[in-house]
Amino acid sequence: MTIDRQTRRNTVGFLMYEVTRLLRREISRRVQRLGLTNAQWMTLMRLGLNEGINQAALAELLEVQPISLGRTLDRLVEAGLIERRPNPDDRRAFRLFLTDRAQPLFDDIYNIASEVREQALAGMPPETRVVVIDALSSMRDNLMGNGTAPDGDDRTVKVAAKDKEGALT
Amino acid sequence: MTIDRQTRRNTVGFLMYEVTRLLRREISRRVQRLGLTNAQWMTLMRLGLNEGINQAALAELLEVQPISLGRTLDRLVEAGLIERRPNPDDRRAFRLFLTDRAQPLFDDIYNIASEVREQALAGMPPETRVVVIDALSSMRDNLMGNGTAPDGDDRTVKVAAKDKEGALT
DNA sequence: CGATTTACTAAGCATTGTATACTATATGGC
DNA sequence: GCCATATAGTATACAATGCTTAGTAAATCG
Repeated sequence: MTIDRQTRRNTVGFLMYEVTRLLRREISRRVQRLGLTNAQWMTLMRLGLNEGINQAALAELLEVQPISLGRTLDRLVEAGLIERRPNPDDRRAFRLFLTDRAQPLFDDIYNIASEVREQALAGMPPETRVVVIDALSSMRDNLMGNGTAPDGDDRTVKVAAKDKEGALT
Repeated sequence: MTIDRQTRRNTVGFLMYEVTRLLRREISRRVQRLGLTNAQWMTLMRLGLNEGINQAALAELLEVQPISLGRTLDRLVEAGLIERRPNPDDRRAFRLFLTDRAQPLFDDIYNIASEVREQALAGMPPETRVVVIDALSSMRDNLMGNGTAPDGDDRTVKVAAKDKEGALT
C-alpha cells in the first residue's frame, strides 16, 4: 500500500512546517514597515527572548552558522541595537543583550507576532489550546533528548511547563 | 504586568518554531549520509510532495526567492534529479517533477522524516495526536485566508482534512 | 600538567538574498 | 480583437550567508 500525497501532507510534521511558514510569512509582511530585514527581525526577536545567551547558542536557535551570525551581529552592534558584554564566567564568550534603543523595536515585533498568533488560533477553544501546548512541549522534550536547557536562568524546563494557563496561548 | 521570558517562550507560536527547528536539525543529521545539502534535501522533499508544481509556488513553499530556486533547480536538473516539463496550459511556466533517479532518494528522506516525527511523538496517545492535527489544520486554514489551494489536484482542502485517522500522525 | 573541547574570528569560494530589468505569456476590461 | 496589467521565468550585479579550513584564546577533563 502506497501512501498518497494528500495523506503525507497531513502529518504533524508537515502541518507544523506549513503553519510556521505561514506565521513567518504574515509576521514578515507586517514587520516590513519597521524597516528591518528578515535576518534582523528574527535575530532581534530571538535575542530578546534569550538575553544573556552567547553567539554559538543563538546561532543554533536561528539555524545559521556561528560565523554568519558573527557578521550579522557586527552590523547590529554598529547600528546600536545589540550589545556584546564580556562573560566573567567564560572569557572566550560574549553575553548578548538588546540595547535600550532596540527594546521598543522588540516590543513592536513581539506584539505583531502575538497578533498573528491570535489570528491563527481564532476559533480554537481554550481546552484545545492547552492540549496543543502540552503536546508541543512533550515533542520538544523528546527531541531535546536528555533535557539540555539552552539558558542558565530557567531550570524548570523538565517539570512539564503547564503554567496554570495564564495569558499564554 | 509584564510577561516574563519563560511565559513568552511557551506560546503556541514559539513552541512550534522550536519543535520544527529540532525536527529539521535531527533530519539534517540523519540525511547527511545521503550526500545532500540542506537546500537539496529540502527541495527534493518539498517537490516530491507537490509534483507538478511550478517554480514560483515551490519557491513560496521553500521560503526562497524564485530567482534563487531557479538557480538551485538548474543544478538539480544537471544532476539528473529534477525534470522541468512544459505546462500545456501555461506556456510561461514549467511543471516540476522528480526523475526516476531521484525517487529512491525521496523515499529515503521521507522515511527519515517519518522516523524523526515518530521519535518526537513518542508517548503521545492517538486521541491527542488527532486533536493536534485538527488544531494545526485549523491554524493553517485561518492563515491561508480564503483557502487558496496551492495545487490543482486536491480540491478537498476546505472539507476539514480529518482523514479517518489512518496511518497518519 | 597535557590533551581535548569550546567560543569566536579570519579568509576564500560557493550559494542565496535583493533589487532592477527584461521577455514571453496570461488575464481582465473594453 | 485590443489594450493595460499581472504573472512566470530569466539575466545581471552586488550584498549577505553558507561552507570549509585554519587559527587563537580559554575552558574542561584526565
